[in-house]
Formats: sequence, structure tokens, C-alpha cells
Amino acid sequence: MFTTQTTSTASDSALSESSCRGQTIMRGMSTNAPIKIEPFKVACSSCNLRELCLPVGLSKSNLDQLDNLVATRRTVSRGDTLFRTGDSFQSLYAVRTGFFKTCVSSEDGRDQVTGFQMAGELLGLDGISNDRHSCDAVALEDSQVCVIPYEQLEELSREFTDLQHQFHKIMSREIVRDHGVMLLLGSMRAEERLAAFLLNLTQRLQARGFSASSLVLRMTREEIGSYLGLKLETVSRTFSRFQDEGLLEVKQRQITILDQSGLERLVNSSNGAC
Amino acid sequence: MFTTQTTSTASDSALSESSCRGQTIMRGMSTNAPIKIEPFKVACSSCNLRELCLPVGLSKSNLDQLDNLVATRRTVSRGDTLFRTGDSFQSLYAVRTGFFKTCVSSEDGRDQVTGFQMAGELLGLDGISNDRHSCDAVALEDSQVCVIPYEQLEELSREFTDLQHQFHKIMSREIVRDHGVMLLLGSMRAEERLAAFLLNLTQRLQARGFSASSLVLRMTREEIGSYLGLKLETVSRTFSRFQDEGLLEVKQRQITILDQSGLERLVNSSNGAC
DNA sequence: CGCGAGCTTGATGCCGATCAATGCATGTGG
DNA sequence: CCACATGCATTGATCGGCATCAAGCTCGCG
Repeated sequence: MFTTQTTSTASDSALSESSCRGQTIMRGMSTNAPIKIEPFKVACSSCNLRELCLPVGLSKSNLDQLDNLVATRRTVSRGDTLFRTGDSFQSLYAVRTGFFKTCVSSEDGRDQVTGFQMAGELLGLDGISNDRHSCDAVALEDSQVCVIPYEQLEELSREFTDLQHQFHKIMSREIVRDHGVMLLLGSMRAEERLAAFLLNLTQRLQARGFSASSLVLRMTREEIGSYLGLKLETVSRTFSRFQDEGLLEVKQRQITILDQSGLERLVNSSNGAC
Repeated sequence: MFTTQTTSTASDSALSESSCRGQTIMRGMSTNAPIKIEPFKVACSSCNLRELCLPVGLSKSNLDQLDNLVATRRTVSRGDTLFRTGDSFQSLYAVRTGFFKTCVSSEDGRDQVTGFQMAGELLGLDGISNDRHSCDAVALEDSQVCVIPYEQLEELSREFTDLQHQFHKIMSREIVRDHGVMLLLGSMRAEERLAAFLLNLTQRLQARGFSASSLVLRMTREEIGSYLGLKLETVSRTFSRFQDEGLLEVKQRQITILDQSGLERLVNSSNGAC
């Protein structure tokens, strides 16, 4: 249960719910290359991410309404920001293709990656509280997002109970995910953190039709470290140790999981195997 | 900005907004004893917490509607739980009097305090995602909460834009708060964590009419440690160090802040004074 | 080819954990 | 009222995990 929730993001815990039909989205493959980009104007109702995204569980008629709401897309190239701390908040964004990180920073320049978002996950929920964004969202690879004008989402969700409820669930899920990350940061050791992180990533990738055992990291060791509260050297060393122990094969960012249950054991035992 | 947000809870960041009129609630006093309990049947519209709680910014007519919604109270004595992980989710709770902690735990028994909630703050948002609670809420002193049936809240917020918006803000604020805690857990040292914690606590107490410089901790060193990702000995030692340095006076749980700006400096400098 | 960003690996040191003893406040029962 | 138990806090001594500092290494790319 922990490994399935720790680092789940805005919408990825949908995975563990009955609505999980991820396997229909894309055939298993050995690398998590971006999902093919639809020619143009893909409606929510026919989007292959609809079972992982905001539309989960919506009826046909609600979906059609949502299609009107989510009219525009935006392309963000690798390294660019979708929004920044302080930007005025207008819209939420659903990742269509690509990969993002979000980070907060304190006045004195420290910063912390608060999450990684992949296809079907929502970005921007932080902005509702203040009408300003309170974190940066940066594309880690060329990406495309669906723009969801927030005012209109509120309007529509006043009309459609299901949409309202689904939206609330997504926000709540983000809160639960954050609590899982707090647990990780507050009480786990480096090995446990990294193991939990990898298991969470593969689980989310798997729900999107990718292999459960092979993945390409889209982020640097430093970004992983920032997320996990570790230094990049520690992340690197821990990868190496996992490799030595036969848990993983690590070739730069190409990771192959050799012993999944070994990783799971790591996460679920207070200290080692005793 | 960090010190005002780090550990803010569901509704306490309302403080930093324009709606902050906390000073009308209760005159400054030297100890944070529970706010006096109203005789009976206090409506939201006449509650002295309405500027810190769900009703923030609601019009008179909306408030009256809310009064119908929030009909019941519940008393929780010190040490008892308001809800537990796994309990089915029916309602949110607004703290009327008293003090709570929330904690999550992993399968292997580790647990982590995810927040402390005081009067006017909301509990239970975690339950929306799954229809089950995913953390425990424990009263740290004899407390009373207002019960907010969730179904009815959704219903009402479909009708009243302001309520809907306010509710969304509260959820978003919790997400932002959680990100602040991640920053704290991921990148701050023991002294900085404790300083940030104390500043946040006093700020929230101050908004409720209590002294900005004197407080009684309602939680043990161990609970503080769990929240901050430290061991109780470290918390205790750090308190002692603060006392030696003239920042605080510490007498068990009675804390007096002698040098607030000293604490602030601690939080806002990457490493010491260099 | 050579540069640079990112990754690995080693040596060392420090912060906070751990283990252990003592102190202090509150409560209970003889 | 005192003796004792209990829960919580303080303080010291020691240890260990991760940070830090410092080289090299790898790979992609101009």
C-alpha cells in the first residue's frame, strides 16, 4: 500500500482504483518513449488517457461537455516552464505527452522537487489557493498539455456532479500522495527512498502500458535527489549498490528491474531483513 | 513566505490573506488555553471562527445555508481518535476547540505526523480520494469539532459559487502547505526545522488572538520530532540550544520566544550566518 | 576531436541517531 | 503524606549514514 501511494501524483492513484484499465492504452514496450501524438484536436471523449485523467468515470454526456471546456493545448519544450512561482493562476493542465517536474523554492534559494508528472496527471492545483502559482512546473522532455480553464471547470462542475466529485478526488489524492512523501522524507533511509521511488514510477508507467521492469529516467540524479531529500552522490551510490546486489541493472538513465520483490522488501521493512 | 506557509494547515493560510481578521476573535493572552466553549448550537454565521474556517468570505445568505449543513458537533477527549485510517469517509470536520494531530503509518509500523490542527482548521480532506480515511486524527487535548457531512457540502457548493470556491481554496492550500513541509523535510537542518515549526505555530496562534511570543505546546517532543523528521532527543537538544543562545525560554512545554527575528534568520539562511 | 553536463567513485567529516542514565512532574494507592 | 510508578524531557557518550569535497569517467554534441 505504501509503495503504491508514496509518490503518486494528482491523478495516478486512479491506478489503484477500479477504474484502472491502463492496459488498453498502449501495448507493453521496452522503453517509455512519449506516447504517439494525435494529429490534432483530440477530444477528452476519445483521448486514450481518459481513464487516467480528469474524465475518469464521467458519463458520455458529461464527457462531451468536457470536450468543450478543454479546447486548447500547449506545447512545452524540454527545459521550459509551464508556469512559475508567482504567475497568476488561470488554468489547470493535464499532461498529454511528456514529463514534468514541479519544484518549490524558499527565499534563500534552496529548492525541492515536489513531484514528477506524466501523461494523464494534473498540474497546477497549487494555484487555486492564492490565484497565483506557488511552484514551478518544468518540462523534462518535450511535452504537450491540455489547458483546462479553471473558472470554467468550476462552472461545469457545479452542473455535473460526477465531474465535481472526480475533481475533488483528484485534489484529495494529491494530498494523500503528499502525506506519503512526508512519510518517506521523514522516516526512510536512502535505500528505502530510492526503492519506493522506483516502484512508484514503474507502477505508473505500467498503468500507461509500459513495461513494469524497464524504464528510462527522464530526470537527473540531482532531481531525484532533490525529490527524495538526498544528494546526487547518494542517489548514484545507491543505484550502484542496488546493481551490485542484483536488484537492478543501471546504465545511466536506462534502468532494468531485476528483482522487484527485493525492492518491495526493502521498502516494507523497518530496517533491513531482520 | 516560507515561515508563513511551511506547516500551515488546511485553513490556516487564510491568515496570510486579505480575509485575515483574526484579531477580532480573542484578546491577546499569555497562554493558549482552549477558547471558551459556546453554550450550545453555535451557528457558523455567529461563530467566532468564521473568518478562519470554511465560511471565509461567504455572503450572509450562503452562511445561513451553511448553518443548516453544519448541524452536529462531536466531542473528542484527549487521546481519542476522531477517525482512523481505513474508516469510511462521510464527513469533514472543523476544529472548534482543542488541538489535533494527523498521522499516516506504513505497513511496517513506521509512522509520521503529517500535521497539527487547531481551531478553525479542517480535518478529513484525505478521505475524499478513496471514500476511506488514509490517516488517523488524534485529539491532543479535549476537543470539539463541527461535523460537515461531505455529500451535503458537495451539494451546497454546487449551488453556491462562493462556497465551492472557498472549499477548493482550502484543499489547494493544504497541498501548498504539504509542499512546504516537503521542502522542510528534504532540505533543512534540525535547527531550521524547529525554528520554522515554532514560527508557524505562533503565527497561527496569533491569528486566533493569542500571544505571538508565548505558547504552550500541546504535543510531546516525540510528536514534534515525528512531524519534523527528527528524533525526540534531537528536538530536546535543539530546544536547549535555542535556550542557551537566548532565542527561547523553555520550561517543559511552556515556550517563550525571546528573539523572534533570530528564529526567522535561522530559517531564512541556507547555512548559519555566512 | 574536445568540450561540458551529468554520472560514478573514493576519502573524510559532521549531523543527527542511538543507547543509556538521570531528572522532573503528575498521579495513585498504601 | 509519602513511596512509588509512569510518562515525558534532558543530557551525555558513541556510532553510523549521508553530506561534502575531490577526482575521474561517460556520452552526446557542436
